[in-house]
Amino acid sequence: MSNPRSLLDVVATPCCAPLTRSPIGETDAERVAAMFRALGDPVRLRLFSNVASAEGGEACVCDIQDVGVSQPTVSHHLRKLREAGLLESERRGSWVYYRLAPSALRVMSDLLAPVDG
Amino acid sequence: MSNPRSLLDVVATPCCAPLTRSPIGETDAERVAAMFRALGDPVRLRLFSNVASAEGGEACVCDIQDVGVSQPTVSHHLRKLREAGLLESERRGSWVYYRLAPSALRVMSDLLAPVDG
DNA sequence: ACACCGTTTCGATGGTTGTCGATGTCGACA
DNA sequence: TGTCGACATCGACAACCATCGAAACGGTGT
Repeated sequence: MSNPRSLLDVVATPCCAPLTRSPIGETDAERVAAMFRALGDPVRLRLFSNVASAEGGEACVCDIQDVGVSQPTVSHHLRKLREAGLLESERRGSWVYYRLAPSALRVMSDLLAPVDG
Repeated sequence: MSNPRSLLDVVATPCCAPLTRSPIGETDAERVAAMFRALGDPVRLRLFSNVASAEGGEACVCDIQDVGVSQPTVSHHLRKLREAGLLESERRGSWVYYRLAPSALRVMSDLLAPVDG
């Protein structure tokens, strides 16, 4: 625990009260929308879920790229997920491993928290 | 009140295990991605938040349409949010009132539930 | 019936995005 | 050093989408 606050964390933690609490501001909306938009494509959603459900919390591209599109397209989508702050990647040897950005899930889940709790 | 399980509810409730649990299937991914995509536009996100945070759980279009785009565009985005199963609308007198679809928030929040709980 | 107010639909347009094949980069291994 | 395999980037194309103005629609009140 307590990695000293990575860049990805900063990117993924921008926000704000739950959407149900108070109207989201114009600038926050831009940033949060980008995160949701990243999950708004079926291929990206499957890639994200493949990584999120992988044993050990990470997977190399070769293990998750079987989603019905070409290899460059997979790479393109993984980049989008990285840029949205949802995934991190690291090269080890010949392979590139992807894992969830630490706070990504919590941030989005909190934004969508139902009204009462 | 208490509409007896609307079509919107059916659309919004289908799914599936958290994304972190097991890889989401191809058809589920299509449907879930559509929900996230609906929130993936800044204007829509603000409209959604405006409705979600409104007192009494609902608001008429005239109360939430101040998001910097023309009125037909507002209507266009509200339709997208309706079609995604996130909002419901009802006409009363001259005005149309929007409110959250009952299970929309819980469904999405559950999908994004962090790994341990 | 009529005029008014607010919502929805329509058609056009410019920008964004998903997809691919070809090519480039980086590490491993011989 | 040269080759191979794993990913990333590039350039191009087609499909999609947000946006607008204009026009049609649907209730309300006079």
